[in-house]
Amino acid sequence: MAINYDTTRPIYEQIIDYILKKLASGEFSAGSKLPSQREMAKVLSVNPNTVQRAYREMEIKDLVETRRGLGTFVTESEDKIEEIRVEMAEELVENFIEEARALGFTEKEIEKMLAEKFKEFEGGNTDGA
Amino acid sequence: MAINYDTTRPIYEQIIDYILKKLASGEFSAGSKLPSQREMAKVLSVNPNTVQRAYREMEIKDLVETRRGLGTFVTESEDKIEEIRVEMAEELVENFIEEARALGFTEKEIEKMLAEKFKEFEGGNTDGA
Amino acid sequence: MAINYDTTRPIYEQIIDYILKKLASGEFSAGSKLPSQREMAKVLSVNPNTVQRAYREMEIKDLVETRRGLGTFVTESEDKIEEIRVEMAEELVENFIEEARALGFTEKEIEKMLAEKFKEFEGGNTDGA
Amino acid sequence: MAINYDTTRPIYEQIIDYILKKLASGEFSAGSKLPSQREMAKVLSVNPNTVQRAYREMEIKDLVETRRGLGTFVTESEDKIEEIRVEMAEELVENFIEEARALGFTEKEIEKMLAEKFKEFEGGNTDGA
DNA sequence: GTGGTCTAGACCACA
DNA sequence: GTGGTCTAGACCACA
Repeated sequence: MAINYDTTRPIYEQIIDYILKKLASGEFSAGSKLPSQREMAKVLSVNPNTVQRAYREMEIKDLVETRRGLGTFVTESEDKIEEIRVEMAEELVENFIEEARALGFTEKEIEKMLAEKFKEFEGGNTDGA
Repeated sequence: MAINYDTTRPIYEQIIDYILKKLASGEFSAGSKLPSQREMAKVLSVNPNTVQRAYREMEIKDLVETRRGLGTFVTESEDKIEEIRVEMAEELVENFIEEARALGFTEKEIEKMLAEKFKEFEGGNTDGA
Repeated sequence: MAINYDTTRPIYEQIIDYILKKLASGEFSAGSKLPSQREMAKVLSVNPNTVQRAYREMEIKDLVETRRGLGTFVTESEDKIEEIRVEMAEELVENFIEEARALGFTEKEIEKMLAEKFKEFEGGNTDGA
Repeated sequence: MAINYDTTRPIYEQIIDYILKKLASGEFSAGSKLPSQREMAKVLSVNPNTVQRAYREMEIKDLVETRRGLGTFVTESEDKIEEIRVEMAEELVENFIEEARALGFTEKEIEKMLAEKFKEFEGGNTDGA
């Protein structure tokens, strides 16, 4: 479950992204406890100090709260989490459009490709009517 | 103009991706000459042997043709290039859908976000009517 | 057990020929393990990278299969091996005819020489009835 | 027209083979003048001394005769040349049988392959009746 | 131990 | 100058 680190961005930023994804997807829910810094460091094969830096940055933005002796907890604010989720979605969509355009596709074509891919997935859908 | 290498995939594969993007986008057009192995190596700050490996793999797949003493050239086949472009688009769309779903968005929401983002871009469009 | 390299063809191609002969003759049988790259390099007194190149070219042609950490194995396909054997035989016969003709021999004479040589061998045969 | 030298045999021996082939094939006919040592050295890209050694060895076997100031000449004896031709043919046939057997073919199969190949060649024959 | 990747650098063949 | 081959040797991933 290691991060595929790239060499152009600080690792602690990549760790933040990694955690934000889990917040946005609901894997880490509001108010729940994050893995300890040491545990996270072990899982990601990085130095605990690097994890601490990531946790601290997130605390500054009120995304998590650390309670000495207890651990680090996801914010109780559902709004805050929803905010992150929307931000990440925006970024995702922007990147997608940018890359699709770089490949020379028009808006129409992009929408068409997306619709087709959805249909494909529906065919092989495993989760419901 | 360096590649932002990640550490989980061979550099020569990342170089191939880098070049395929340029093929698909038309930056490297059918029949045109690629930068020489040495030049590409300098630009990307990698060893010429690593570039050669990338070029050779692409040659095996008939994407480029090397002519000793002359250089390495993009295939003349527009079809081959279109094929790459479509493949890359498919992969792009699949990844996008996968990540959007990981963030908990439904098909409807994804399409809506996309449509909104397009509108935004149209407002700031620099090449439109 | 060194290869008698000639200077006009890449060593890795000569290594491939060397191995193909052993495949065709059954010395390396279907599914069996080839000597490791390092061992083969030592035996042939070449660099391991050169052996690897030979092995990789053979893998691309589905003649061998490499399993990381385990070694390189001859294809399981008897058909594939038979195919090689036939190809090599064809080439052998063609070269023989070509050289015999270069010496000014006719088809009749060639066949006669062959028949005589077989008789000779039969006389000194060690495994015959 | 360079020789594809291998590294396991003296170059002068390889030059002798090269010349014997031309004798046997009639390209160098009985009594005719061989290229001068200097010319041969230039053609083969070797040192003239190496050519001289080859010529000398052939002279010892009465295959050629050197006449000071005139050059080196092929023996006048047709018998001698025929003898070489037969020797080379024997060696050729023996090598062929040996290699075919190494590929696992029986006498019957070898003769069959040869016959088939002759038929093939007849089809595409350019000098036939 | 096995194969995989990469660097550094030499020398060659072709133009 | 361009690609092709090869050596030497490092370090990694998998078993």
